[in-house]
Amino acid sequence: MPSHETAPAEKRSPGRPRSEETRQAILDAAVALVGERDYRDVSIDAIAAAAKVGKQSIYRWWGSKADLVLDAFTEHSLSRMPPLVPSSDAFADLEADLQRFFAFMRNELVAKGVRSLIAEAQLDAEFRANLYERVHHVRCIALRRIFEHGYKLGQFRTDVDEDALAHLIHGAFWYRFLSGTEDPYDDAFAREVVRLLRPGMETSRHS
Amino acid sequence: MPSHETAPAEKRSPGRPRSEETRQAILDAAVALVGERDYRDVSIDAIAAAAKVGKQSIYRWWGSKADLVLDAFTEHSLSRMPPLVPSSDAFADLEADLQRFFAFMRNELVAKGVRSLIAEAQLDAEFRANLYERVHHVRCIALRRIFEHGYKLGQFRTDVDEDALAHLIHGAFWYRFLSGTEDPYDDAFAREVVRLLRPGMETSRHS
Amino acid sequence: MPSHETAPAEKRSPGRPRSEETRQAILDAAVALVGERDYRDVSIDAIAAAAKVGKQSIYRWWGSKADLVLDAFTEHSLSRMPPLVPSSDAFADLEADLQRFFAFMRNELVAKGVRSLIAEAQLDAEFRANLYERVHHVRCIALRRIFEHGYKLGQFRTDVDEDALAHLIHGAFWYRFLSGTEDPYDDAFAREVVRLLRPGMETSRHS
Amino acid sequence: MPSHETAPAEKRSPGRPRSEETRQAILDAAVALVGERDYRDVSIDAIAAAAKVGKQSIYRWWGSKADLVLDAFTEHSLSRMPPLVPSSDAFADLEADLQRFFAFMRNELVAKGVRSLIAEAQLDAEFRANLYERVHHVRCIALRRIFEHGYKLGQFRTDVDEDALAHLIHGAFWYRFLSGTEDPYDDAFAREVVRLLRPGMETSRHS
DNA sequence: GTCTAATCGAGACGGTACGTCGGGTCTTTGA
DNA sequence: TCAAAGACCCGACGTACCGTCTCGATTAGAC
Repeated sequence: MPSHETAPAEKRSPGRPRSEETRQAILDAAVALVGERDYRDVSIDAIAAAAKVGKQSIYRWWGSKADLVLDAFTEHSLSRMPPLVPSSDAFADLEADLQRFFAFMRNELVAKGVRSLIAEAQLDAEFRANLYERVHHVRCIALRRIFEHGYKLGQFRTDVDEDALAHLIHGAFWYRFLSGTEDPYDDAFAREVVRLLRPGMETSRHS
Repeated sequence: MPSHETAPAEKRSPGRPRSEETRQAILDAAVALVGERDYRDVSIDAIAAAAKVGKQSIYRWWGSKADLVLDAFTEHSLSRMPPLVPSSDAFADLEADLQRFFAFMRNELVAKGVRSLIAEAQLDAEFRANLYERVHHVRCIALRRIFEHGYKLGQFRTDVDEDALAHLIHGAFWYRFLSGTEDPYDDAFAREVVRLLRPGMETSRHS
Repeated sequence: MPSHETAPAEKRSPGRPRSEETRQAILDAAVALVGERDYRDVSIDAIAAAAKVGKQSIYRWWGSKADLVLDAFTEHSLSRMPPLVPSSDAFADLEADLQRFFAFMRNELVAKGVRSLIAEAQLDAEFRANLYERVHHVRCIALRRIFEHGYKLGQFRTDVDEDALAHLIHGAFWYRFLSGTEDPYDDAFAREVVRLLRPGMETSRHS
Repeated sequence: MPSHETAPAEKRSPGRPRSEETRQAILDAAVALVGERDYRDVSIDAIAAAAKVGKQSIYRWWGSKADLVLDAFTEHSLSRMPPLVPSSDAFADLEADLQRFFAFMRNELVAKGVRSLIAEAQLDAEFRANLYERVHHVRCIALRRIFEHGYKLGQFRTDVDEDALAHLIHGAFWYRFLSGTEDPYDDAFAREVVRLLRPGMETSRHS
């Protein structure tokens, strides 16, 4: 249950309005606690206590700890990645975008939050769909924008399965992030991913 | 506390020996319960009850629910994928291997078990390492065997980053499996993945 | 905290005056809810909802659920017992008064309300005093009036401890009402009580 | 739900047996807490904490706070009143018995416990029946024994309604105890009660 | 006709306790 | 020593009420 939005018609419902202060305190406490201990050891009780808030004020607006943490990390960091400005080389753009994303995920707090969300998503199909919309889909759109740019520049072939390609690219990252391998998701890895995929993506040069 | 007997072979500790029946009953109950409800709703108590076993008989041999479920699914299915017999076309082998793996994971029970394990792994770094060894690493070895075969056949370039390539290939699957996207991990997807990567992998034909 | 009464000097305070409709709706809802479920399960929230009233409108005028229910039952029934008209036989009057009182308390709704108030009184000394004034004291006055009448008629000895006697008479009822015994508080019981006490109360006949 | 009794057949059920230490700690904590604060403010949580016991160990053996407190006070005090030894004057015995009972109930801790139980009984018909059996009925038996003695001595008339008489006698006490009146339940009151009832109870002297 | 003041319905708020569930340990009897 | 049974301590769960608080809206007398 994402936080309610007031109708665009600006109609105020009766009764005491929701406290923005309380909302922020809860989100902040959630991020802080996920940062300082295992996600599983972060209880709703603890979040409420840390935020100096009644438990009901959490349950009133979020359906589960996962929903809350998703909102918390979305506001805290996930929505903070600024869009890429395209250059004259779409392959360079792709590599740069991946490197920025990898760097972003190398932040320990962010990584911990995202891991928790992925875990939750595996245990709850509905939440998995929410998470896709809020996290994975956003990244897909970013890639797609680069693809479009590549088409315009004539660098990218137009007969590839865009979805498969996007999943291949992202999958490289998520595999390293989630599997437990010790291989890093760093700039070199981004470069390698692009290097491996480039021959399959680019328009033939001698035409 | 090993016994003080000198003979390294045939070491029998004193007391009643472990009951194989009990062990199997526990593993079977674990698989059955994970199949019929959410992993989170499978309690140790429930497993013990379903297996008609005391709780202590679980805690004596496994450190956590995750360890138990990992053992349970390893015996039940994960170790059941027979090895690929190589053909004269390494790319075809690669595609076939992926298709077999995808098909394997399309089994609902297996998928549910693996999802649970992945979830657990995100919340516990130690278990993540265990899971890597038992699941991901096994698949990497399979891929690597195909790579070797491709080198021998002269189909595969030898100057690629093998790890990056393997992670790219597997990542494609795991992304679709874990992210919540509705795009399937079917035969066509396996074909598309190979098609996209082939130009970056194969030795140039006119040399 | 009983409901505020405007000063007798007809001083009107400024601002919106108290709504009599609201007051009645609350009292009615209280009686209705106590009738249809256990007193403990009647929450202030529920009363407010049933009366279509804000919770504050209850807390503004009553200090607690007990105070409210006491007011509610006082208006609903407790103040509805008409006074006894004395006859020429004070013992007959006494018996009649008891029978009327017993009959009154045999009403299920009244019984439920009174039980709730007695319960509350045991847990709160202050409320116990209030309840004494509003319920028990009223009955004592009724008895005392009969005693006076008996003195005038020369039927009652004047050297008895009036308080002890009144408590003995009432106690008989309250014991049966409160203790959980299945013996009824009916007309026969009233007759029996008077029969047992009469020898100790009446003036000796041969003097 | 009163504490389970082991079957008379001395068959031991399997599993860890109930801990007598734990049982006592809970009962002691219950009495202590009821003594030191309002019954309503004694939470099950607090009892568990004071007894250094898990909440479940309370809920496993008692169905409600009331059941627990009833057991606690029964063991602590209610069953501690030694039986009266009859003398040659049944009226004196009656007075003495009442005085002992009144004195017993004048103990502040006992009074607080009993008040709580009476309150609970008013709100729960089932508990009311339990309480009758455990508290009121016991007292009735005591009175009845005195009555029997009085019959044998030829002091008591045999044509009175024993139940009505017993309820009248006890009612006198309970009225003063429960109603909130400030009149005490002391030795003088016991004497007065007997004095008032004696003429209605005793056999005529000149027959 | 504003202005002041108290009321009203509505409902969010910080709290406390509830009764249940599950985790992991301990203590029995019996094999 | 292992096993089944089940009681134990612990702590989190999600819910229900408590009594308080803030809203906009209403309703009077005072200015």
